[in-house]
Amino acid sequence: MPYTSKTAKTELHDIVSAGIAKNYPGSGISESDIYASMSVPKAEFGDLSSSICLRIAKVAGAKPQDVAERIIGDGQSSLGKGYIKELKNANGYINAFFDEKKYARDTLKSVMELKEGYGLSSMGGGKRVMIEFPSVNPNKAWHIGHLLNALIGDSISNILSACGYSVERENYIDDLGIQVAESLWGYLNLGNKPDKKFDTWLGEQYVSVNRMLSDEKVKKEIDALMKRMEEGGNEDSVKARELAERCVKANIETASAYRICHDVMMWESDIVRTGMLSEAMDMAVEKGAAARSDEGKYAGCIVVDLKKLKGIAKDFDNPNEESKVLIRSNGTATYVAKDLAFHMWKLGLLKGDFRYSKFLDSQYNGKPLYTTGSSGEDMEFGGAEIAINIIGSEQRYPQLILKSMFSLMGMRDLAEKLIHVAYGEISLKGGTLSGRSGGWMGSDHVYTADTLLADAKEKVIERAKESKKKVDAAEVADAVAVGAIRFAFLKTNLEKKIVFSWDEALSFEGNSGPYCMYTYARANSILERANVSSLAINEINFSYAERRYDFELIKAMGMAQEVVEKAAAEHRPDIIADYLIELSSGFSKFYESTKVIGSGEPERYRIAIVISLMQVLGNFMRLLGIEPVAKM
RNA sequence: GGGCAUGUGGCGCAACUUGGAUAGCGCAUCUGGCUUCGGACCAGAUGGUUGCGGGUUCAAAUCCCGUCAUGCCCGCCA
Repeated sequence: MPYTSKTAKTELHDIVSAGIAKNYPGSGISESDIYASMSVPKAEFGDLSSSICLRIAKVAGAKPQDVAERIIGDGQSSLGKGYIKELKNANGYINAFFDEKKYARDTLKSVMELKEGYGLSSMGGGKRVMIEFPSVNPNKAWHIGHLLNALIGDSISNILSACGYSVERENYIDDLGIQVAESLWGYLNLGNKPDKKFDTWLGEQYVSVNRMLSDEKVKKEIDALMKRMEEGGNEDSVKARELAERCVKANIETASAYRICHDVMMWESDIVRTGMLSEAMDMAVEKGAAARSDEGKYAGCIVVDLKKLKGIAKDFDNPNEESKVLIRSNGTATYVAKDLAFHMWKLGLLKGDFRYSKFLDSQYNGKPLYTTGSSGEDMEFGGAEIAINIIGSEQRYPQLILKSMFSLMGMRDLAEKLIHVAYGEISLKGGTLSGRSGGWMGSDHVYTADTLLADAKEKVIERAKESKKKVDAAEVADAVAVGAIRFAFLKTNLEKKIVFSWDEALSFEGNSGPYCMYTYARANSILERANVSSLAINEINFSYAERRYDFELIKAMGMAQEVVEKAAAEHRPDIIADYLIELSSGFSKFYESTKVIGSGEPERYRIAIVISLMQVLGNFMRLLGIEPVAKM
């Protein structure tokens, strides 16, 4: 991993920079060039390295070795003040070696003092971020694709919070969609009674109805239902909302089981009621981003002229269509229009007269969950500086249009603040997860988030029987199962499409959640045996720091802030997952090679490492929603 | 037709944004390690023309051009 402590980087930068200024003025090397040249090499090469001399050699017409020699020579006087105690020239690379005792002391001190705050960053500066996920149609149980979305959103929320952003987690509930209309029709006409978890049952009704859509009469009835739902204020619209709310309640049970939290749910039916849509359309027309079409194919519609988007993205260079419809000729709004209005509200352009009330008093994170509704109080949601949407990459084009609309309205700055975090959709081996076909209900297995968790728990309990320590399997099954699944879903780059494998998601070995949790539990055992839970810094003799596994582990702990900042900047939970493995495997090596209890004089120093490791590992596990347990 | 993404040992992935030392990790396979802080572990071995072809560079998995394969998107659906 190319991370290390920031102060050490600054230190090396200053030395190198001074050396260049003195010996190679005019070489055109900038500050960022120097930082970019740094990397963390293999341990044998040192703790931090710069390849900048290879570049300077070129412009200066000198040998890299000679360049490095001069810079290192001049740098000697700066050594010993900070972390860097020695510089070595290796074929033109400048390799810095830290004073391991000083570095160990500062890092462990920092961890033990800051505790839960260790690794946090203030880069967000309190900026308000509204992040939307998973926005599942409220008529079915979450399948593993929805779960993936929600886990990404929840984890990115945690990461952004850890970086000083003020995060608002929002779930959009499309209770006016065709899917709810179909489920409602089934509920009213099929005569089945709920006999299982409500969302699961409702999803089954939906699939049944879908198979009946070839019947024109059914289709007509559903269309009529949908229209009444949108109009509101009638028996069907009330029924639809009731149904959707029951489903959402069941969905939230799933979310809670996975420790996924939200701050607020925005219902489409409430959005429609606020009159935001017409306000948004008026603004779009006024700002010249959309216009009423009087003739031709789109007569009577409000459309966006796609030609105007030329240059904003390659997608628009040769568009298939000339226009994108916002308002249909019959006066109804398309998805893009609704989305535009909603995002204008998110970014503070529209007033949006929402009423909020509590849906849940307390979630896993201790905070309440609010919902919009016809009654309730005024609250300060929305008006965010940054709006992030967790949406599958198949929706890239509509998301791009949405973003581009802000540019068209002359608000390029807002366009920049609308971020689509795209992820590759998950698929099953030889199968689809398509909602319409009910693909999540495979013939041999039901691929819902609920069944996955149930299977995982079973496996954990089975595995816990073999555990060397006596553990109450039922007690930890929950945490370990969630940890296994969350890690498996979050460990890879979002862009990669995942072909879901049950076995892999439930993997307990190697690069897995349980491996991290196991590491934590082992560390905890040492403290229990030593009967220590905290140490005062002045009780620790850091002269026992060695250049071995102890120092490698301490260096890993020192990376924390850089890691979380990168994960936040790039919206990538997988960076945290990688880091957890780095910490865990670092500790395992230390653990196998180094005796802690009964090691005599170094014991307290080593215990300090164990305490710190647990702290850092725990802090970062929680970013991914993995709860460390003392025993497993 | 156009756009976007992906392609790295048998399998799953990392490193690519910011070019830099021997391409890193896990699974699988083979060898070794529990009377000693938890074997959900550790140590070691086998396995790679980084899809292919050009180019730029002292240096390319990384940048540029071309090409192939796979997936997704391009509606008065949501």
